Amino acid sequence: MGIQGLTKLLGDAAPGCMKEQKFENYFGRKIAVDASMHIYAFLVVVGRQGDQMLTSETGEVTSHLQGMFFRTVRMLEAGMKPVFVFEGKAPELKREELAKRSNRREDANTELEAAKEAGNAEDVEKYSKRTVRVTREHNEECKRLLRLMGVPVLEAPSEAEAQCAQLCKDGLVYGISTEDMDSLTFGTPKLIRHLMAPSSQKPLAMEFDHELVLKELELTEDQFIDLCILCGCDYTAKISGIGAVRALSLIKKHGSIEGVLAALDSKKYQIPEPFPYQEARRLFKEPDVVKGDQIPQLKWTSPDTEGLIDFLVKEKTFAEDRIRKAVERINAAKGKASQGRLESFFGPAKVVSSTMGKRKEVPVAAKGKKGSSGAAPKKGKLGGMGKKK
DNA sequence: ACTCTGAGTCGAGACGGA
DNA sequence: TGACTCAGAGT
DNA sequence: TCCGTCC
Repeated sequence: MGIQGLTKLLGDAAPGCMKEQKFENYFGRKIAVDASMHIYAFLVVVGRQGDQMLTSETGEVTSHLQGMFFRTVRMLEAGMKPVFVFEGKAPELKREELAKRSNRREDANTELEAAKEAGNAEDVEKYSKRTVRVTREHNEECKRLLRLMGVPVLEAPSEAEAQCAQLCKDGLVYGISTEDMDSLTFGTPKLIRHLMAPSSQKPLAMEFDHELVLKELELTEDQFIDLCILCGCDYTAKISGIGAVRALSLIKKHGSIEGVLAALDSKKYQIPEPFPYQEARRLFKEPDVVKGDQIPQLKWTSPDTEGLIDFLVKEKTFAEDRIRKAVERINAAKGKASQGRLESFFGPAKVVSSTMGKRKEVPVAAKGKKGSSGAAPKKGKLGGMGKKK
């Protein structure tokens, strides 16, 4: 669920923390990705006709592999270095939320049966999407696929978004690509939305900068976490009648959830019972993650062509020439990527180095005030090099 | 006037040939 | 499952 | 760019 209303709040109250970015600007950059979210989306949408999905000869679903394979190829081709982070065990506080989702799936299942019975194709489509669940097998198959592609895979002890944020804090990735705003609550220095939207479509990638979020909202990090909890997060119920706007002004006025609760008119606003906001705060502030030198080294290697053929073609009945062509694209991109890094090394100082340690990667272009947008700044261009081969 | 809610809707991938 | 809209009610 | 297909 993320943080309710946070995107809109930031757009209104902290527009300077968001910056549009072109797809090409991620050339050469390391990007952390929550794998489970992607797998889920692929299962919902890839190759779906009614309640049918893509399957191998033996009837096993392959939608997640189709989606994951070609998306990863796209990322590599764009010169990105993705690291996929897999979800671990959910924290206790999230169990209730997860149970709700599970119940909703149950309901969708019965609706689905009814729709099939009635022969209502539209409803079959609708409800079958809601029954989608990412299984251990989906996850394992995607890990196997990614390893064959030469892309690093990381197992999070708990929340994937928290682990992604930690990678970014440790300087191991430039940013994290997600649609889930609670990564910001976990403190990722940089969050990238709509990274995968094709350039033909309108929405450019949008970067959120954590430091600027705090600066523009004039909050400390602790206060920002409290704000997110009040807005509504996965870990606690929210106070009915308090949305993002009121939450912000309350936190500003009273400094913390404790202060807000002490000052709230309990006749107007009902505090949920229980309201484990302290535990939620702890989960955001000190989530269960692997950090620092405990993190295994992230390595991007050449794809294992024959391994991919064995897996995707022999086991999962993918078309061999499609796979081979895609692998070639990856290899071509690898060549360009190393050349690109070299050029950026000698090139104009504008170009960002993605090595760890340094922060403050992007020169925050002109403090854009109100809405604006008016085309991305587009500074030093990279990737314009020609020839090669 | 502003804010929040709840019900409704929609669309969510990527490729490649026409 | 979110994001966006629109109604309506509360502050 | 649209639209059928990927498995």
